[in-house]
Amino acid sequence: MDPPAIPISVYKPLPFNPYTRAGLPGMMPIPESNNTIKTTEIVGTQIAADPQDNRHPTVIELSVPWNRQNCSIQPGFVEKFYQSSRLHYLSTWKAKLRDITTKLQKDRPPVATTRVHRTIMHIDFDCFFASVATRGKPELQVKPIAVAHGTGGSTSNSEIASCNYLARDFGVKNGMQLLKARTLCPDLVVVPYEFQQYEDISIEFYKILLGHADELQAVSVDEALVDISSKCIPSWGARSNGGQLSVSGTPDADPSRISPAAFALKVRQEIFLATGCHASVGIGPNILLAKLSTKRAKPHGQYIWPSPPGSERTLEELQGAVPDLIEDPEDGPSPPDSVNTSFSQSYEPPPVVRKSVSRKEPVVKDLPGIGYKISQDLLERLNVRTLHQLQQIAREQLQVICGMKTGDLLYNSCRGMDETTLASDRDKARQSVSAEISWGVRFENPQQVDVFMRDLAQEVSKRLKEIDRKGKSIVMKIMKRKAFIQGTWKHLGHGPVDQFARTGQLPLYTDDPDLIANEALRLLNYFQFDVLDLRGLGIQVLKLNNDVVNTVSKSAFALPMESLMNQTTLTSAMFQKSMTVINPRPLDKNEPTLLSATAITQEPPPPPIERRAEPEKPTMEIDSGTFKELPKDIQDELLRDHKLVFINENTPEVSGVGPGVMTERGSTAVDQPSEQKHGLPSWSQLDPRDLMALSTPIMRDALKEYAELKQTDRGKLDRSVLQALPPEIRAEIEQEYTHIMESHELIRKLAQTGSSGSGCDGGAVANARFQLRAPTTAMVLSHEYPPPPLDQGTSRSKTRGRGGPRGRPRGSRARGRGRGQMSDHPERVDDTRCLQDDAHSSGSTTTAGQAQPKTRAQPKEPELDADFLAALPQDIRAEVEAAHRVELIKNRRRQEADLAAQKDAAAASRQGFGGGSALNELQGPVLERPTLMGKREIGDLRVLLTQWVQSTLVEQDLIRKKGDRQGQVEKEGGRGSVETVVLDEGPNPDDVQSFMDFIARVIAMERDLERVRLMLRYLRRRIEDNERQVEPLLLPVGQGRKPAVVGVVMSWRQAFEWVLNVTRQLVVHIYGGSFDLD
DNA sequence: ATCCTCCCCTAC
DNA sequence: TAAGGTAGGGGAGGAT
Ligand SMILES: Nc1ccn([C@H]2C[C@H](O)[C@@H](COP(=O)(O)OP(=O)(O)OP(=O)(O)O)O2)c(=O)n1
Ligand SMILES: [Mg+2]
Repeated sequence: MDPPAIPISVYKPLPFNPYTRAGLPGMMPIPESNNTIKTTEIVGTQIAADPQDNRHPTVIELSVPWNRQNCSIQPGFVEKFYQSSRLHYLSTWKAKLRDITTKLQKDRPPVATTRVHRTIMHIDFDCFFASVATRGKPELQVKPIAVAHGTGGSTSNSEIASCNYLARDFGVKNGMQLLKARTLCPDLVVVPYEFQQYEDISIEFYKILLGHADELQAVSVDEALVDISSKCIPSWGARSNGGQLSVSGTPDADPSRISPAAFALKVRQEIFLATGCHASVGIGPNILLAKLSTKRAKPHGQYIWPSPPGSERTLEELQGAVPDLIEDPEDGPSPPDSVNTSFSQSYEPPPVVRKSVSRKEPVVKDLPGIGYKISQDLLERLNVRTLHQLQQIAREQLQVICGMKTGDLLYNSCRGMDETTLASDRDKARQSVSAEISWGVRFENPQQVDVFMRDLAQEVSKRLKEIDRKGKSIVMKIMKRKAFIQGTWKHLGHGPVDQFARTGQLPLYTDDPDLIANEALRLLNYFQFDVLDLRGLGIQVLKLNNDVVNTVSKSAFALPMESLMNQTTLTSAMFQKSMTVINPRPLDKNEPTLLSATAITQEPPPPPIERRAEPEKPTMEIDSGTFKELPKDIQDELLRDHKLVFINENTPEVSGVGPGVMTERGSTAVDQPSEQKHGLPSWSQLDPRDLMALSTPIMRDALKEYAELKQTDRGKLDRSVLQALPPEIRAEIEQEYTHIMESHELIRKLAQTGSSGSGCDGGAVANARFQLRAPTTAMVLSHEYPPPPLDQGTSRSKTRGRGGPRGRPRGSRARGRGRGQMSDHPERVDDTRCLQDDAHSSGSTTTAGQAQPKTRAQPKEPELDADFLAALPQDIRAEVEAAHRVELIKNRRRQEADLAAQKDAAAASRQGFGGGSALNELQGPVLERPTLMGKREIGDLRVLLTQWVQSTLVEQDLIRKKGDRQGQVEKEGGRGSVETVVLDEGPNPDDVQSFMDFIARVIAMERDLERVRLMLRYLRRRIEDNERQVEPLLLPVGQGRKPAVVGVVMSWRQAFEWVLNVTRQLVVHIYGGSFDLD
């Protein structure tokens, strides 16, 4: 498909930049609008503000040398980026810590399972990066500081990773951009990252925690959840006090149990001594309350949740604010276990912690798992902002608005209830591995994209190898610049984008960078985006193999964590390099110390919140399922005007009562005919390629018709519509739709002229920017039959008594047109084919390049080896040649390849060749399922292979020369003892060829390399079986002098090598990746 | 009902 | 100058 036509209008000067709409009247710059909405923090460079400058914004950006230097077109960009990305480090550390702590705990039976009453500690460094920066620097500790890139000039607008609490008092926040922060806090001191330090300190942190844990869950580099049930005196026993219930209570109780407060203090102290950084601790009866406690403890403190989940006291705690004026009185109500203040004397806080100690009224967003979106939904639709308000809402109502689970989460969380266990993610293996970059992504041409994607694939491959796993499925993630939206955003950032993703299957479990890159490029190419519009690219690998080598459980009895710690397993396993010793600066004696009581103790119960009676609304009972079906605006209207009571009309239809009012089937049945009324096939039956074949205006109309059909409530396109669309069309629709939403008629018209608003640079140039598509595959069917697999003319077929399995595998060639016809070759045996010969060096010339070391795929100009080609069945050979001809092997569209393969296969089977290939009878686009002797079940194939290999063993009477152990054995006629020995005649080359045909089809059509690997491995084992049965000294020298003795034309080992090598080459040509058996 | 696939959302 | 990554929970819609 051609790139979108260039609109006529490009040939006239436009009064505005068609890419950005700069110069159009009445256009407000639209601020950054991606997922993490921080619109208030957008400060940045104006892009393409000059209405005279009609160049594409990317072209403008790349005309600045510094940008060229630092963006994705620069070699080595990927590596450089990852070295500097804090978020990347955060993710990496988290994954590693999870791995390690999971492994460390796997062998160990849980200290106590299914405990009813738990004690959970949440611990988190205060302003971690910032703390590390000020560690041992008292002069910095009294200033507001922030950790960010670009510490040099005052013009820097990088993001703040972490700022200390002094800075926070100015309103500065983590994640805020520097320019904004400086307006809030002009004296902000910006300090650089120290990634290595964060790592080292984290190790110390975890070592200490593991020494105190019944169970530990790594949350992040500076944060962990620790089950300390056995270490602490139970504090929230609902109705039981600890002593009574030893069964449901806490087994394995450490006799030295202490109060949670004392425990927290001890841990904090240890951590400070080891790291020089302060961590805050929250302790509660579940994860939720522990986390909420930490929030209250910060900075530099601890908080023990005072009451059980769901209790009246907890509900009040969750509502309460602490006004600024109320300094915590010493004699305020203490938590159940009051703080052991004697500990605190030896634990000295930094000179200044922060200025204020107030606590704002807790809001919905404070709950873990509730972020911007849900919080916003609740505000808009239920007018709920605070936890207090949330507590008034019925569970069903929350579920209707936020979904079942999220509704439950909200309902339970605002009451302090949470049953989540720490152990739960113990046994969960990683599900996916990905690498994605959406900063600095700017391209001018497809070649640069290619290089970048290969780097990304390399990165993913590296990460897979690190955890010793392989994947079978990949997702290509793309961010594409939203057209026509001008605005300001961070330097070289992605700006406003649409996101796209497409899934593809890898042909086998793999971590091969070439396979991954090729598939990813194919998926990317499918979108046909202008490379100038690319803003982010990512590769995710999933469906990871599960044969993870589980750590063997070492001993029957449990090793305590403490002793595991002594092995420094954590250190070495987590970070390859040896740990640098941390020397926390001892506190100066004369440093001011300030042990604020507020930091450690808590906290008066908040004044009872006044519950205003809501103005009376009419009550309405409504089934929650019904409510959910209503359009959003109707829902909101009901919510606004009525007091809704949700009921569950279970639609039980116990006795198959009459037609339900609104059964599911009913609604489907309504959908279906309504589509047929329009004379349109259903979406699921629609082939995107058919759509693409339509001329553009017709296509557009058809799509609109579909879109309107499936449009649900106002303002929202049905997801299934979009999902069913070919991506490039989808992009177009989404974009156009955006404009409809914006109600800008002019823009709308413009949008209809091209899919990405491109076309200003002139057609020829623009063309080069689109990734090329493979030409429609017209496969050449007229090819000579491939030459013999063995060297020219020396191989032969020979009918043998037991040669080949019953009904030996036979391709078309054996039936008359192939070499199999050549029955009268001289019976000559080539000694070089003996088993003991180095088949690699002297073997047949057909297998050129056999046993080469595994080579990287050559993406650019793969050589087409004539002999290799000759080994392939005709149709596959055609495919390989076609692919090579376009020199786009790495970018081939698999869809088309599949199509072509099927077409060819169909043609092939019609013509009566193809080694038993048969199209699956299933309808729709289905992959070719090749067969061997009519079999394709793996079990059947194994039987077949076994029979085949065993069938070439023959018994032979031989005379062994006495005393000649190593020498040759003469067959018959020699002097010495007569023995019956087993010989292996080796396979019939025709059969080998047939087998190769089959394998090639599995590779090229079924595209299942895992299957290939299984079969080849099985074959190899059978061959090894044979070798074990053959008289060890009897190497098949193949001196077939007598008619009775069969000359060995080709040994099994040679045949196998040959098949393997052809396979490898085929894989390189089709997938561009390597293939190994093991 | 329950699965799968394609998203969006959240957290650090 | 700047480095907006990444894994997993879960909802919506379709297939089974
Ligand atoms: N938007 C963010 C949030 C966090 N981080 C990094 C820097 C933080 O120091 C570290 C830990 O995150 P926290 O949420 O724990 O924040 P802090 O530790 O900085 O502050 P505190 O925990 O005291 O609130 O993660 C980041 O780079 N960008
Ligand atoms: Mg922290």
